[in-house]
Amino acid sequence: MPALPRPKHRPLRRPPPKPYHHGDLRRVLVDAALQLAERGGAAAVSVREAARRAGVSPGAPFRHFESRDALMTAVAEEAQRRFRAEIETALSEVPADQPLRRFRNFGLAYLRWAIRNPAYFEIISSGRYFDHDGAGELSRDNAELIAMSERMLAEALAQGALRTGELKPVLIAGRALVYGFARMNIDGHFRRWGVVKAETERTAEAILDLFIEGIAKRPPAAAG
Amino acid sequence: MPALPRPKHRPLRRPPPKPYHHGDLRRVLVDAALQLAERGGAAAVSVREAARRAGVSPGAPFRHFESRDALMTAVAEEAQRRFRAEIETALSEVPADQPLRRFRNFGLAYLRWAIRNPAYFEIISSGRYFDHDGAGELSRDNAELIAMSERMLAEALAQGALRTGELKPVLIAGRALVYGFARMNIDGHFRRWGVVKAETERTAEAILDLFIEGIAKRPPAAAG
DNA sequence: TGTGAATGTAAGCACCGATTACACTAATTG
DNA sequence: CAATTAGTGTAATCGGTGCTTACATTCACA
Repeated sequence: MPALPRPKHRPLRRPPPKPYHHGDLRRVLVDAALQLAERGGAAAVSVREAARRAGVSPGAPFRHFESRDALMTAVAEEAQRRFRAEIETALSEVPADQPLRRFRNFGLAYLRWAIRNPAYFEIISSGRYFDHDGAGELSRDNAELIAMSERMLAEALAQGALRTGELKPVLIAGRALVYGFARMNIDGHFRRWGVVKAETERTAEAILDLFIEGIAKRPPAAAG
Repeated sequence: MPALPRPKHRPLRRPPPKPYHHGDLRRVLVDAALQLAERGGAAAVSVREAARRAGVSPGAPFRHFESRDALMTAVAEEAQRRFRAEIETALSEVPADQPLRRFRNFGLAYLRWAIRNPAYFEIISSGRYFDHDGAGELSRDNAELIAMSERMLAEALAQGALRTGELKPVLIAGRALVYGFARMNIDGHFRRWGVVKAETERTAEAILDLFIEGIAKRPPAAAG
């Protein structure tokens, strides 16, 4: 049965149930947007629904985000922050003089994060929210991560650990491999033969190792 | 493209400026949807705009497609048809007893087609239009293409041309690599350092060769 | 204490997907 | 050759969306 309409008189000396000012609307909207993305993909995020969940009028979000894209950009920034933190934690576990092992940890952290945070990853990777006004930081941060991976492989090459002289194809192939796997996971290419997350992560590790074995110099034992 | 000024199927004396029946609305709608996708990505496709371009009322398309997704599925089917034709042409150029060369041609045709038909590829790959009612054929066709690539690599393995015993990681890595590159192209990861299509295709070829070299058995000269 | 900036609401715009009732045409059939 | 019927278009309408404008309320600070 429907709840009886409450008396309109404000409760005496009690904090009004709905203060005019929300207090932390921006934060709540970003969180709501993420929740919506987790449920139905980035395309299912709507400003109005986020406002609804925040218990606020449909126009209110536009005080904090000039457009839906701006909201999504904020989500992407939050995602990028967490992503980068995860990557740096993973890299801190390997000494700097082992570039190939660092590269492996980098890739593994990338894949794991993408698998465990598909909504975040979708929003980051779609690339739609990098070209807007406030997204300069996002692009720069992303470029830094790429540059880090480039440095690792350059060092590995300098140490003679790679079997190729040309670095550029290796870099792009590495990015494509890892990005492709993460996106296949998001785009439902694995749903068909129902994969659990743990198994997906093991597969991710396997293809990463395959790639590294492919670009690394073979153990000299075989070379006589 | 040459605009269709008027439908030709009413060869009566004076074709009225707007015959009540369009004649080939379904086809025109699919074409319009593709055009829209080419302009602003798959998300920019709207049934109403397609109807507008077909010179027809907003409700008309729903006589041919029960939903927007159904329209997109039709586009995906058309895309899949063309994609598969291209692949099979490419495969017909290599004899069946050279599985690794066939695999290379497969990958190359895949990448080239994805680069030259980004809108089609986005719609196919998004995976959103595979689970609907009429999409059984689409899924099946796609599964067949995957099975083909699997057979090629299995043959290569049987011939002793691969350096790994485990096929599954190689298969997934190959798919991820190629899919990842194609999607990076679509998602704008290459736009930043402005790449021409021809250059993109050369890069695609390079990473494909890198991958094949990585999984293939090294020439025994080095192992002696 | 007063005043402007910040941040909410209310109302309304255009566009969208989708449905329904109705109009017109083409094809089948008696 | 009519007459019916199935197919395909229009018109009007609904609820949802992004976004804007005008107005209301509250906060922060001079």
